[in-house]
Amino acid sequence: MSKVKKVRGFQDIYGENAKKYRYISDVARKIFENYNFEEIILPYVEDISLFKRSVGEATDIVQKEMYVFTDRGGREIALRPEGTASTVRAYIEEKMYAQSSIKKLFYEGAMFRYERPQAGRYRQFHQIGAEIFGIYSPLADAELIKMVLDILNTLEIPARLEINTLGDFEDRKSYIKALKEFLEERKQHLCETCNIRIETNPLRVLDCKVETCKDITKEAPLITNFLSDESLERYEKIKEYLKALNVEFIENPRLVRGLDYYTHTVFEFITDKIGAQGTVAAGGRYDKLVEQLGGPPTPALGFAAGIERLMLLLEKLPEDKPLIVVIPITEEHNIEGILTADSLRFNKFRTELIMKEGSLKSKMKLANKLGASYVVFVSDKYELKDMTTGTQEVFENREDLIEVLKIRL
RNA sequence: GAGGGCGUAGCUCAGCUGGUAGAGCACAAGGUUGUGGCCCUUGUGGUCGCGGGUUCAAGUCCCGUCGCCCUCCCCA
Repeated sequence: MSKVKKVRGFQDIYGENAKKYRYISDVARKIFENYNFEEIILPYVEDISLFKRSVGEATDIVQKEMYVFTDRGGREIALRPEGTASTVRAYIEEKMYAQSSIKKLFYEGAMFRYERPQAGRYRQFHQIGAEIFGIYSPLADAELIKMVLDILNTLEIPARLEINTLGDFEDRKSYIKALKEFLEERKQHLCETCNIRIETNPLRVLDCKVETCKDITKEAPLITNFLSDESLERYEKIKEYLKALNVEFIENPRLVRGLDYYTHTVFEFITDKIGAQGTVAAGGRYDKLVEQLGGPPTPALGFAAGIERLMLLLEKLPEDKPLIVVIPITEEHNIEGILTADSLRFNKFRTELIMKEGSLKSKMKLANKLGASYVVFVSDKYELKDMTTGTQEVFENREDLIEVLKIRL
């Protein structure tokens, strides 16, 4: 019988990796709470039209990366490829705009994209993300970016911040028009995909990695020249706030992001340490999306970070709580052993009771293997052995043993 | 969607020009009577990814197939 294996692009996260995952998640949560965000737990499936209307019909995500299926009721369902669309949908559907003028939400969980897996890329991957609804002020942009930076800093993961602005919808429209014209004229020198992009997603050409395309787009018109005074001012303010917060950033006028819904600010935190998948967290503003999906006009912005990519970069993990291993010397001391383990746990010590058969030596080997800080030998007395020094002390009753451990640990 | 690498013990791998498998680590037991980490001894463990072909004989050659990893595209 052949072994059952996990599906391509999916992974079991266990052991050290599970610790990293949990740690990243915990750090992010604490920081979200500091910034007064509330959690939203979203469904993993949505009506497929949600992503077509938000992420964009022409994007790679929608065109070739979505897990789509028809359920038994004949509905067209998609496993969510990202979190913003669902959050916006929930914001509208649950009428959160009626609760207060602003709403700050965070989420965590699996996303699904059908791509060729490689380092830092999986078909099921996990993101933490946050969205702010109802604030147009550039303060929100600066605060969101600072929040992401707080997370990265706490995790001690260095990444450079790149920012850009795409202007509002009008700015963007006229810029795209000019850009299209520029690209049309140089069509024959652009790569194949960029030729398609001219129609589907002209901004993306700016981000192309092909050398000849890069050379051409060096000359391309810049968004900056198409920004309204207001958009420009917004952008300047954000930079001012970031500077005040001591946040270092690089302006990258080519940074456009792949999703359709962005307006004004876009940003990415990038590292060079994990190859091509260097973007570790990214986000931006999407002031028209809520309206587009049927809600009231609501300015909004958000970001998402890839947990797996953060895991690749995470070097430090907080130390585990010290482990106490309880060894009943012989079978006659099993009851005393389990009671000892029980009261140690009651006192919040991380405790392992050795239950295997065999020589005391083999049990000690196991205790050592498990990483015991202390071993308690249970017989007609209690012997506490410090595993780093090898010293041992004797106690007549459990209470004394526990009192001493409370002081030590 | 395009390209490259790899599949031999639980893990990391060795196995030259074909002669039916090996190391290190890990695991188990032991090195005296109730005590780990180092060292020593012994032991468990392999359909050599799968299927077919060539051959007296294939882990080793040929074909196919599956799987994994990586790069590009794109994205977190």
